[in-house]
Amino acid sequence: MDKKTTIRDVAQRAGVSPSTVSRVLNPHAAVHMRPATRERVLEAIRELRYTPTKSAQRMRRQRGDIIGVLLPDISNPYFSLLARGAESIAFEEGYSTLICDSNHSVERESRYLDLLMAEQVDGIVFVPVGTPDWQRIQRLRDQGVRIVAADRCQDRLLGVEADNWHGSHCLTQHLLSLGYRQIAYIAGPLEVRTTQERLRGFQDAMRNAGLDPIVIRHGAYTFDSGYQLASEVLAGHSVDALMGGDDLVALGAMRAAESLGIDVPGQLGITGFDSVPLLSLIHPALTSVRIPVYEIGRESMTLLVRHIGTTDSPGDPTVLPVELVPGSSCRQCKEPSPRLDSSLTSSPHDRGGD
Amino acid sequence: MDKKTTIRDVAQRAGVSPSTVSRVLNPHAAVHMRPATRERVLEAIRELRYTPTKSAQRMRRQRGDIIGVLLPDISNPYFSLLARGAESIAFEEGYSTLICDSNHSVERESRYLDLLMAEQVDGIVFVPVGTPDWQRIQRLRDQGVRIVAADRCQDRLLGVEADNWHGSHCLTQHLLSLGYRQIAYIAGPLEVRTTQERLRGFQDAMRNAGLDPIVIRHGAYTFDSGYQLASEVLAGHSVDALMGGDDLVALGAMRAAESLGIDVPGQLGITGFDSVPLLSLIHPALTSVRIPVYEIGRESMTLLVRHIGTTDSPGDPTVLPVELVPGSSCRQCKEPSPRLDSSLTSSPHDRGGD
DNA sequence: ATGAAAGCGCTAACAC
DNA sequence: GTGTTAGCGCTTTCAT
Repeated sequence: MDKKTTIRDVAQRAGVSPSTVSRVLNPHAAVHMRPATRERVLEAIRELRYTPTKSAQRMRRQRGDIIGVLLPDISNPYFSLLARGAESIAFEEGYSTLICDSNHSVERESRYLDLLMAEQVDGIVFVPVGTPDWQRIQRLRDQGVRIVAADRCQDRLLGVEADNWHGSHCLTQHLLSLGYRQIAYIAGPLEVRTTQERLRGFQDAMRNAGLDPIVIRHGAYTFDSGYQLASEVLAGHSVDALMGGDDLVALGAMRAAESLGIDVPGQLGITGFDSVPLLSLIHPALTSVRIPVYEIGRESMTLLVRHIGTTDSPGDPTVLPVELVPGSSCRQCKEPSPRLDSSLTSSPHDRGGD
Repeated sequence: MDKKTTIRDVAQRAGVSPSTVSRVLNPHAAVHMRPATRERVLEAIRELRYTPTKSAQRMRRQRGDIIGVLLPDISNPYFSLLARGAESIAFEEGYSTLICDSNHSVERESRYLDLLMAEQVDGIVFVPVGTPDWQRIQRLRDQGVRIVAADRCQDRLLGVEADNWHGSHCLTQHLLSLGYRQIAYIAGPLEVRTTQERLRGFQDAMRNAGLDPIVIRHGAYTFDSGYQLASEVLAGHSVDALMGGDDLVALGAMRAAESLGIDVPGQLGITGFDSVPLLSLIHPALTSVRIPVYEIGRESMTLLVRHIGTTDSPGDPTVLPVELVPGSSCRQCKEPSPRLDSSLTSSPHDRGGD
């Protein structure tokens, strides 16, 4: 097992001092040096295949070149797309990313915040599970760690999110314009910010139309939860449309309707939320709201990187536009309502993924 | 911005020397100490909320507590499940994971190998894109970095993979037992090991049955590629079954058949491979082979952790069993063939996810 | 324009 | 049992 090549090896080989090598590596130190010297050093570096050791740099500089990405579940395509967006920017900017999976657990989330602290990250792109541990957040900040909330903004944090309220509002109006009236809503966990916003958008649109929801239920953002709750709702209430808190829930609802022999969209309209790429392959195509989640990742990281080394500030959330995606899980047009708001933002911040 | 709390602060507060604090933190150093002292130190740590700085430890110990996970695309649910499996073990074992996304690019992969080297990782769970950069791999090994190939084994590396050959063989036999005879295969990239294995399984089964494939085509593991190639194949050949290299490709094929007005499974049987959770929601349900990918992640990491600090050895790949998942994308039973191999392994290593 | 020297926070000999 | 000491590999004054 070889000995690690150090800056001294390079120095020796180039016939200079370690500090000179360091200066070649960190041009920001802006001193002028004889081109011949620099050249000799560069050559030695190449010959020895020298790579500076991150932990030593970090130790000396007190933090450097690493950013944490903390999210609830990397195996969820929604979050992994977000992570990928964030990572792409970080990589461009020369940062390493430490992706951490809190597994929807606030406790694990806190453990990871500690870990990120110990790793001396420069900043964190943070998708919180419910209400985060503010004490830890504060401690991180005191250490100068910048934090940007992604997808689920928090009052005291810089953040980037989608316009969930607007998306949900439009979606509801869309349903109404199609003639649906007896609408039930199967929401996600109440403590999650996006759940709240979507619910508000729905309720506001209903109120505007002078209607009341048939019923609102809460569950997890999973297929099973959607299936379960939809079955109950369909058994106990007379509804003509079911709105899911996200696409998975809506899909669960779709299968529930199917197994009850209810025709979609004939007897029942169904809507989702998120419009994750894979799900667009489902049949019948889900009426949903596309969230530019890859872009949320990129934008959060961009904001974070710009923010690092700058004075800390709370700042307003950046809100990214969403897009209504009509599908065949609702009837196509019927009984158009007079008060349709068609000011749907057609996002310039689109996908961008590859 | 607060000053970092160091081991000396703790020492001072507890009225002991830094080394004593260090000994409390690293019990493996196994010296006995007066319980009272240990208690005072622990209390000081608690009061000061002290966390040892990773980079300092790493520097001193020459590497520690960090493992890289390098894969082709974190936004692909297949790989993100693998990552999650790997991470879950690492977390249990007290390692941080550095998840890196090579974006299907060998060049980016090499860059990340360098980065992982600079980060002084203890080991790497590695899902290679095609043929890896052996020179870099060798350099990493020379530094004592252990590497385990996951999902796509490599000759000179320890590895964990699924029994792709067997899965593909069974799948083909399944098709044959259903009476399908004119079978075309739409494979993934030839340089990927799993592609090769699946192809071999298919070809061997066909040969055994005394049949020739109608045609074999290669493309990417994407929906679009599947759609494109399936359209071409269906236009130019008379086939009664289409096998996709993975589920996404099969899905593309399904949509291609649909848009050509071909009935599935009436006129055409379709099969996939992987059986990623989300896709099971598709309709008609894809006949596929379930790969325990979460388990591949866990197993690779387990192997890696056990391997760290041990002498390096090549070793045979660990092969995990797969499971045939019959679906409605093929006709149900017909013209049963006499030579069906029904020795399908029903995996004890199942999902395990939450 | 370059070198010498002093640590960053921690651990591991080696003393006592 | 516990303290003292000497660095790990790097950056950064401060000299020259």
